[in-house]
Amino acid sequence: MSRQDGSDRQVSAESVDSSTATILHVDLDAFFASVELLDRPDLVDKPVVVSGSSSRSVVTAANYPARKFGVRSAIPLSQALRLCPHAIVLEPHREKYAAYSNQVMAIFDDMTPIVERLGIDEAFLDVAGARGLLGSPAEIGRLIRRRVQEETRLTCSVGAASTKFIAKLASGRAKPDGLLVVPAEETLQFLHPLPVGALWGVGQTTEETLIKRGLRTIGDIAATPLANLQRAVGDAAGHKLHDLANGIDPRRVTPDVAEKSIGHEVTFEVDMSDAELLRRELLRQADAVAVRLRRGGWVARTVVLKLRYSDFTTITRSRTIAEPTDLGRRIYEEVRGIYDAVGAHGTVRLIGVRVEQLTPAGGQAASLWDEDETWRDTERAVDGVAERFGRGSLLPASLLGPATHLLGRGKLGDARQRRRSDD
DNA sequence: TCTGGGGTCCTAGGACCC
DNA sequence: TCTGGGGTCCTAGGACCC
Repeated sequence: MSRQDGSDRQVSAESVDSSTATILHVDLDAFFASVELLDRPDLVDKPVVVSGSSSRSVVTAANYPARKFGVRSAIPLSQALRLCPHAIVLEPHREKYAAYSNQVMAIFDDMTPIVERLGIDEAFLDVAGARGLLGSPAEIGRLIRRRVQEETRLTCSVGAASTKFIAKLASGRAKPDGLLVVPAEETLQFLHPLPVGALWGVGQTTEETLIKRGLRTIGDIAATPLANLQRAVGDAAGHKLHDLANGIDPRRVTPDVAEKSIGHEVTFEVDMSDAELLRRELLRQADAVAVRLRRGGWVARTVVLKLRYSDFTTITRSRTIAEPTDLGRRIYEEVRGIYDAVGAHGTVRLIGVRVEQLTPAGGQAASLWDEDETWRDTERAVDGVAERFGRGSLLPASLLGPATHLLGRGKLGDARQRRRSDD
């Protein structure tokens, strides 16, 4: 295996045969922080943290100078500032990240049609079929790194291997701003010395369970009989860990994986006990969820309420409804019913709404004059106008077609107000 | 230390059906 | 009367990932 980084001071990957390493994992370096620093070049050598400003915020991203102080993603901002008191805290700008993300993903799409996005700043690419046109996986990796740098001024790291898991480990090893190729025949010697925590699916809890049994390295896991592993961590997890530790990872790179659930949640700066305000928040979230359902062309059958109390105990309560919906008022009606049934005990730290069991909308063509369907048409029309003319724009009645009749009944006004509150 | 917000997958028990 | 087995759906919680 061979590593190459931005300054080319490491061994060149030139000599390594990467022909078997046809899966690439590409990961943008300290993505949110790097995007913010494009506008603040004066701060590049200073420790910078991207985070909300609430006392309960956690670190969303930290640049490398900040990481030297032990600052990591997901630690509380208060802790980060204790570790690194002179860190500079910047507010996140998610629309900007989405735009850069799209730009980078478009570069990936130029390499191969088989691109699987993983969140906003990572992707797997299957480049087996691109070798004829673009060269070896290592060459494609270098091409990607060059184009990302030239077109966005961001740096990324690339891992190339014969499976997803090894490719992902390799990009992590290459960071920041590097490329690492792990040929198929070197997989096990790369893998086995690593700690068990490096396995995909092993977090803090599982790591402790494994270490308690004397399993410290991935090599130890590979040498443990499957049945023992399954007794320790469960059937599915045991099987997966055993395979991964032996270099077996049959998952293909799959573009366009359909979403399975959509949700919103919020943690209050100060715990909340006012039931009326909590219901209002549920209404806001139900509407936001419904807008995303309609945009995606989905209807949902299961509605989930999530509550986290002051002592951090968290409960979820769900209901499955007979008629799938994409309407905010229907989702709210259900989640409010659940909330009222739970009986608000104690003060609430977090509240959230999620919908599951998504199916494509539009299967059932109900009568236009059916009350619910009319609502749906109205909301669709409002969404459509908002899409074309921007949020909060006035709605020309002529654009609404069959829904216009509602004007006289005041419903359109309601819908428009609800749209505004979405933002 | 005092814990975000977006998700996925797995487990386990009970209901229900054949 | 003391007791099957499998499949599927629903619900709740938890681990994990980015």
